[in-house]
Amino acid sequence: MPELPDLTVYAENLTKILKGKKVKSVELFKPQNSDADFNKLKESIIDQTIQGVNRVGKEIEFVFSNKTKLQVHLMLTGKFHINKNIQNINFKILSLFFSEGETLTISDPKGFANLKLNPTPSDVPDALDLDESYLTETIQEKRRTNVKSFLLDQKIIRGIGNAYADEILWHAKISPKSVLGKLPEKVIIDFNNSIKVVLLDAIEKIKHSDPNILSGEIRGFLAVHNYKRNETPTGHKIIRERISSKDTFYTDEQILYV
Amino acid sequence: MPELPDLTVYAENLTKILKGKKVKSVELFKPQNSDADFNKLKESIIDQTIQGVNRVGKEIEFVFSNKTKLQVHLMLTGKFHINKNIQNINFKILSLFFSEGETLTISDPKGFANLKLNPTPSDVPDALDLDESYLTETIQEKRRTNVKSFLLDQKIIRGIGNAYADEILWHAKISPKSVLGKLPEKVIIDFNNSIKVVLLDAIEKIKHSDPNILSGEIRGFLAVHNYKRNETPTGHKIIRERISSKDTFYTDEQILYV
DNA sequence: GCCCCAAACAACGA
DNA sequence: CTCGTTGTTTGGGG
Repeated sequence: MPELPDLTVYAENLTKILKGKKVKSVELFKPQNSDADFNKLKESIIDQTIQGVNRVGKEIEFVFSNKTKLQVHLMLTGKFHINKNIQNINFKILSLFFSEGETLTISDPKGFANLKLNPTPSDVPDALDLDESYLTETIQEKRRTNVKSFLLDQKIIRGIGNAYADEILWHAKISPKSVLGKLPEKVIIDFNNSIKVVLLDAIEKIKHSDPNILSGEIRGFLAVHNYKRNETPTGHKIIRERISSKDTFYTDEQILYV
Repeated sequence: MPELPDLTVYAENLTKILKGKKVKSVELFKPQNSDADFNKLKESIIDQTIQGVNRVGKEIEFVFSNKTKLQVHLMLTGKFHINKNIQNINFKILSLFFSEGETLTISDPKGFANLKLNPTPSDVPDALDLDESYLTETIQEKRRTNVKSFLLDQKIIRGIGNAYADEILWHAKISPKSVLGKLPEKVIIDFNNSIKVVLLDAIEKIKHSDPNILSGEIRGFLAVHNYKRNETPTGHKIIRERISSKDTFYTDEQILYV
């Protein structure tokens, strides 16, 4: 499933396509997957124009001219479709039809993708807005936690999923089996840095590789969480193992702090 | 440590010794282990006579003529002493001195045994008062829970500890690794029956083996949770394993429902 | 592979 | 091997 870098590019591309477009009508195919009922949803967005589309954590947020926000979480298998005949889309969740002719549809074969209307803003920082003091503090609080679980915990940092957790840990040269409390201070500095470098770099690579991407993931460039590779770019054999209940890729370049 | 059957016999024996005796004075050696302070305690029981001594769950309850109830939980290593010179008792928690000459002392080398004065009555049924509908309902609610954890959960059933949990499961021919939700209805009937049969039978055996017991446990007759045995009375090899974080004894006679 | 929740598990103190 | 609390991990279900 898409993670933060893919989602960031989706949001930019959705903005390009939909900004300024006015919602003419709405179809909600799976009301159970929306926290607001159909009437409330229509009332909030019909005749409103899209001001922009953002990524927040792992969700895509549509902002309307009346400040309504609609957040979409694609979960494992959700997808956006633009200007596709909805007859040809299976497992539809929601469609928005715009006055200018565009159609946006969200679908999910597993049926878990969901919608939130005007959710209360989270106070958990996004992975791209972390500052080192927050990182140092929460590492101190969670000192007994496994470093990979920490990266994946959306209540601590929003946006990182399984693949990029591995990429970040590889970049920071920290073993995914490490325990937070044992990370030396200077390693935390690298760690903080790696989070940003890995994610921002991935965003650029995805844009370069597929400038108009709206669904699916680009993963070929990943250094370690990559089913196509046997070794990292630095020539170390990739080890694949279940760690913290997640399929994890790492190498012996990564130092184990326990 | 003593479990329900031992404690039941202790209570009977304490009743025999102390019923009708009047509290002349009190010494509270470890006030931290009492939820009521010394003055409150004295005020409640001095000059009162003991009406009876009961077992409730894993606690021994002294009932006084003014309806005051004093509950004692022996925890792992607590003990009752009757008419022993308190000079010779280490790790004392509480002593009651009776006008008729008797002395009751509670001690605990680990220091965890504790006293509750007039506790609010629990609405969790005692293991000896279970009815099948309660059992069926809670099994339904907890259908994903391990059967041994269930028996040991004092918030569900009061009084069963590690040893008798094994005995009950062996008697009911249920593997301790079973999951509640998978027990067939007729097995639940046996299960309910085994709880009573095993506990009541143990009470009789303990009385027979040591009619005046006031501390320590009689365990030699246990069929499966028994360090002295290699096989059960039915000739099946006893398997010893840690299950649900507890040292567990069972055999292949016991059916695994998962 | 997502998130949520319940249950299990570990560590600590009393 | 007691109980309670807290924090973390695991497994199932949506």
